[in-house]
Amino acid sequence: MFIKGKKKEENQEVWRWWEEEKRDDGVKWKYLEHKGPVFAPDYEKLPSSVKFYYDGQEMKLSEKAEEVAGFYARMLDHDYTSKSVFNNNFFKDWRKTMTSKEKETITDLSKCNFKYMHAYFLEKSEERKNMTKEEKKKIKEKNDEIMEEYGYCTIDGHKERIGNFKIEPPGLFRGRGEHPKMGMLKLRVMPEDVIINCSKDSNIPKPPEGHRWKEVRHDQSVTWLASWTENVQGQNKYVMLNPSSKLKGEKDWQKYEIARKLAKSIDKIRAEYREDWKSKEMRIRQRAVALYFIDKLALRAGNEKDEDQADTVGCCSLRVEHLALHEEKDGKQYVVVFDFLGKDSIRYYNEVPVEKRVFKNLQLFMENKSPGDDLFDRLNTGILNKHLNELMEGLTAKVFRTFNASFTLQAQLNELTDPDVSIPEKILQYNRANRAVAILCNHQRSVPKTHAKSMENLMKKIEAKKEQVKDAERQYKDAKKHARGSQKESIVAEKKKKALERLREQLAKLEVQATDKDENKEIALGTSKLNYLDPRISVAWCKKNGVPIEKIYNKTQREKFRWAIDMAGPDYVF
DNA sequence: CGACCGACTTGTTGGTATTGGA
DNA sequence: TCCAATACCAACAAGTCGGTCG
Repeated sequence: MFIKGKKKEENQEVWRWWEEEKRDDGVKWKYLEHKGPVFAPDYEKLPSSVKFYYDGQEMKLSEKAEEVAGFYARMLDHDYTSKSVFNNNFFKDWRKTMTSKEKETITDLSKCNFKYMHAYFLEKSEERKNMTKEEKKKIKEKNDEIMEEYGYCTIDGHKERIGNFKIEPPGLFRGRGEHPKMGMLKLRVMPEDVIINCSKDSNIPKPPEGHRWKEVRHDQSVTWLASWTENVQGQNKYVMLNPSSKLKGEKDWQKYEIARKLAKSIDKIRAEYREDWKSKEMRIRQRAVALYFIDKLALRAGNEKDEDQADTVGCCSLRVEHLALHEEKDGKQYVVVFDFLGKDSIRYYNEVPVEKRVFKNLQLFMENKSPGDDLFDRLNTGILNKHLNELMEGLTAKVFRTFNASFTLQAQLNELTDPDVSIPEKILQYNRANRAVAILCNHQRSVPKTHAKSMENLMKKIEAKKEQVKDAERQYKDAKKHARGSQKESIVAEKKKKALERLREQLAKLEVQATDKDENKEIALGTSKLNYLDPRISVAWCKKNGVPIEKIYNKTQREKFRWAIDMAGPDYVF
């Protein structure tokens, strides 16, 4: 894991850490130095012209109460403010910030008039939009300065980007789905809340003037530079390195190597869990069926969740109410219909024909149970992962998702890529392969609001282009007629021909674009590309097919996958 | 065990920068 | 050159998984 010998000069040599000797002793770094996190800007009081009314009466809020009211006012035209859970949580926490006098007066959220505050914030954001170029440039320069100062750290002799060096500002908690804590106040984080992690012999970051850190520690077994506990869920938040860093890149690489290892033993593992469907022991049958779902459907493991979080499930936490069994459905036998909310409360709906044995097992698991009971009552993620680790070192439930995603991409690329087509068409083929993975992983998105309209615009453009092509064809034909014998006219004809070709290319490109857009309207490709697809597959595909890597990965992604871009040749296979 | 928690990855959202066509 | 659509990226929520403790 560490560089052998002396430091290398950053500017003169690329840091090809994937060629360095590795060590795995639980120590994540030897030397770490940074400037500490950047805190949210202090609260700026509203101008006195921005009024707040309670029950028709103008009221001057204390600074604290005003700040929190502002968080709500900003969200006035958001769906959240129409939810009673959100409103109740907000109101309860808001009242905690009020003076005793305010508390006495303000007892009903519905009597609060935030409209003027809301209008003020809108106005502010409008102002920001209408700033002159110079003003915008100035702000950007300021941000760049902060970035330069606080956005990097030194780790084992190298300067690396930090991912999130800014502490989260205060605001209202926005949970996803039906989160019981939505609307609660996220408190302002102070230096006194923050733990710093760095080398003992480094320049220890200085807390802001007049403050001190909660703690400074020197723990080499973790990768974070700073941490604090967020008050709404009581969870730890961390300042960590950017994905382009060695630390993250190496971990990512490792992840894909484990997935490749699974590829080698997958046949054996599948044979084994199929055998386990017949086991005498209920817990083993449940484990085997759950594993089958994880493997075949790329379900997440499904840890148990607390009451005070949104009710979502994964494989191990599926309940009887989340699936329906059909001996026969739409001409298919033994169909299981899954319908549940997964991570981020995204709906998973799938009708899957399964082996008879699985079907019979499911009937058994569901016997004498209520809809709210666990499907796999003898199983949890701990048990499952322990078993998986016995099958293969490093194997856990999520490795199946990585493996199946990368495997599918490789297979789809092999199947879909036509070496004889243009680059835009090849990119379409790549996107189709990517899309197959996104569907497998259930990476959905809602159809963008502008989709229908922008599709319509595109079709219009295509029609117009078709006309132009026809026109150019006519012109070329004419020019060809006149061209006989005449040198000058031949040149004209040649030009017309070129123009026609260009137009045809443009048309083809538009048509490709239209297909791609429509096929993609309700599927998000980004998540799988970033987290599940071995980048070496894509890199190899680009190299083999003469597609520039920039067409597949943008700048950030290229930085994150630098290791793969360097490592993989055209013949790499997953 | 099982509850809890620390550390890290995976996921969506939404604001901002960039692009490309009128 | 302007404006809307799109691409990008930061922010931060929500998972996974291993370890510890009673």
